[in-house]
Amino acid sequence: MGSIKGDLLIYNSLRGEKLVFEPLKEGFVGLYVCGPTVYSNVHLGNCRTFISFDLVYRYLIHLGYKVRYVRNITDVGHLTDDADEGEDKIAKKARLEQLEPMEIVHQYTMDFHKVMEQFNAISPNIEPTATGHIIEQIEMIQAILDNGFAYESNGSIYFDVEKYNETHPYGELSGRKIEDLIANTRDLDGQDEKRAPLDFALWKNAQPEHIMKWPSPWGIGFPGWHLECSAMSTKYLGEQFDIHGGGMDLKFPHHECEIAQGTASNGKSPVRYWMHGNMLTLNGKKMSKSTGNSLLPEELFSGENDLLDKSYDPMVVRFFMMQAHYRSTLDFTSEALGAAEKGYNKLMEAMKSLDEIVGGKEADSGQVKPIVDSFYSAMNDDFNAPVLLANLFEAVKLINSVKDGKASVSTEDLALLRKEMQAFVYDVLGLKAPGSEGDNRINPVMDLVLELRQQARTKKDWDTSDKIRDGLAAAGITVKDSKDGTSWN
RNA sequence: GGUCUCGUGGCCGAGUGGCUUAGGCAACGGUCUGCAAAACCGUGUACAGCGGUUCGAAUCCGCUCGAGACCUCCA
Repeated sequence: MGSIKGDLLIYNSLRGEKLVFEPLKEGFVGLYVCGPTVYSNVHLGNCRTFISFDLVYRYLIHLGYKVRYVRNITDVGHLTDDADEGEDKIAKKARLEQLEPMEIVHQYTMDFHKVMEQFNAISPNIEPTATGHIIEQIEMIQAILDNGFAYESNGSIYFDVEKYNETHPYGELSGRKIEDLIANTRDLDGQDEKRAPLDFALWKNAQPEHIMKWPSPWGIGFPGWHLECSAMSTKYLGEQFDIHGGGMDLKFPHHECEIAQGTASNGKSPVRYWMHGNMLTLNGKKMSKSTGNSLLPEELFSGENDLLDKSYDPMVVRFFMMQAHYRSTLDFTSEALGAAEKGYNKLMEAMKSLDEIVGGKEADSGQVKPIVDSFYSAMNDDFNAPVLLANLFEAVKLINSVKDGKASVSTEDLALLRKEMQAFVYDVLGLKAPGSEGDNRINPVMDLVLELRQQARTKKDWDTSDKIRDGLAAAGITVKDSKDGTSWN
């Protein structure tokens, strides 16, 4: 893109280093992110990854790229565990609740969309489902079979990892050696169909009682765990595309298998830049549905969880996440979230002030340009949102000084600052003012209340004015007096 | 057990060879205010431990301790 803003560096997990981002096609980016398995409500840890890649998506757009962002919905597959060989999470859940599998899928997909909207995450351009792409998956399996990298066994198809490894390095993404993998593979039940323990299923033969199943050249069955992402990314982004994102925990085996499947089916390594978001931890451990160590977004927004002392706006949670780099683990505590809330409020107050302050007539003082440049250098360094925020707070300091009449900026500088700050705070970080809806009726009421308080203050009737202030504070409304009048939020 | 990552001041969290004492929150002093709040100015506290490389290391190497991730569904 030859950007005047400098090169964008992306940490490529495949290479283990930051590299200058060069898209396959000038000006265009293909972005694929592994989406959720919709068998339960997404928890906050899931959300972090999607919010991280929402940031990536937003910044690429800001740089002027035309991005096709694909994020799948996994609505079939993913065996629960080895004891339940042959049963997938969605089918199991359906049986438990006496629901149709698609009913489960729909319910939790709706929940996922709602949560993403609350977090102000932009919807992907395409959100394909695994069940909607059975044909593509069957075609891909056939191609892998034709190329000799898979074999049939009892109506199931397995990927032949050792055969693949003869010509391509299996384990290059996760930094594993196949000998180590073989040495460390556990003895699991129901492995007799496989030639080798490392082999993974591309297609599984379905037992009669299995709920979700489809016809295939190899009999009735269902697609394997890792295949859907390969089939859908290939369909919508091509055999090779720019960026593939996902959580760190998917690196092995899921993404390793994707590389193998893509390469085995069409001879090309499917992804140019692999990006992995790190985990959100709770009590120092990875948030996880299965261990119960997780928080639901809804619990945060309502405050209904023993770990929380109050409720938090989704934007505060988003800000909290933006304060950490996407490749670092982030530990969730109520205390840290409370601190984030204050920082977020400070930033949003400054954004309001930015609209109100006026520039002076003096010449360009040169103080704004370096700040704006620092926004770009932060984000160009592998989407370093925490540094961006630090730089934004430099701008906040300047804005507040101007507001207090202790500094001044030229009209031109102010216009530049407005444009770039709004772009980075709203468009790139995806933040917005909290609770901006539903104020239509309270505004006139507040105007009246504050007018009465002002009258009391004029008469030096502090008892009355403080009673109003304390009463409003109890209702969660903070009153702020300044030379220009009284404001509230 | 194997592979890998991390350990930064009261808290969260950037930085990766020599002034960034990043930033946010909290704390302290001051300005402003009827008093607050907000804002502004100023201040302090740090790189797990030990050893090594180097003119110089939080940053590189080794060891110790601690935490975590993956190896099995997972964002």
